[in-house]
Amino acid sequence: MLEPSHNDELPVIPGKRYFTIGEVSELCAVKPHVLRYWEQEFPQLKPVKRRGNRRYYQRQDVLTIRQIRSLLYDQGFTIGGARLQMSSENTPSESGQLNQLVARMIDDLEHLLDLLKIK
Amino acid sequence: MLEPSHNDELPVIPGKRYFTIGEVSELCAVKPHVLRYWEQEFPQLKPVKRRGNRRYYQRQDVLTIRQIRSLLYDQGFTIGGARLQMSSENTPSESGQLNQLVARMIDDLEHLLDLLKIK
DNA sequence: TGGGTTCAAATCCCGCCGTTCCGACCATTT
DNA sequence: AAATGGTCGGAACGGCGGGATTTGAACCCA
Repeated sequence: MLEPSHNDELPVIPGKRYFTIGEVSELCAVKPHVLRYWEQEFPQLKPVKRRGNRRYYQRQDVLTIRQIRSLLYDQGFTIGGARLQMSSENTPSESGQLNQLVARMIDDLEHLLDLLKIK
Repeated sequence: MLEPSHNDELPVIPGKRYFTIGEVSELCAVKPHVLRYWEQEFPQLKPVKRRGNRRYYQRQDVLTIRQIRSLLYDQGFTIGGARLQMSSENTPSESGQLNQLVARMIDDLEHLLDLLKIK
């Protein structure tokens, strides 16, 4: 019956750069083997691979996974539908108001980031 | 693989009041037994029934079915997800996607704020 | 060096979403 | 009214999408 497994209540993502599959699994409440499976299904999910083909996920990957998770477990998309959503997601317009707001926030944050880096 | 079966190209709905299940089946490109099945899954789908429990669909029902069809076959929802969409359709605000994203951004930012304060 | 983690790939499995079958009923044509 | 064809509900059946499990080896950190 599609039980909204509240994506909101997932832990805060620690402030580090790389995460192992086990860590991501906990951060997103998704089993490692499912993460590997999703990797086949969603082209945008491409963790860096290093020594011995191990996956190293970055913050952005974690966010991507949480979003996929939300589409599948909360909103009730099939994998195909979720893929559609993910790929058509960055089409601009599409509710211009909010998009503009978000865009401006991002600009502001990047400016802040610059300031912080200088220090 | 989610084959966009173009809902657009369905026939125009004739200007009459009632339709049999067979007619609706053609108008929506959905087999009769599937229509009966969907009736169990979507509470808003309730054609009038008369002598011998025969279904008589009205224009509104046909539109509803086309919408369900689109959610399932074009947009890639599961039945549960489609039901969710159908029922939450008229709740204003709640553009779930963006709202969740913003909520998550706020979480992250607050966490960052904590880190900065400590320093 | 030993226990935990990860890997790719094969195989297994459950439940969603229909599909098929059924005898009975109904509607329309001749 | 007989014939033809659509419709009825219910139960049994089925494919396959979406994981889950298993395997055996490689790797990592202590």
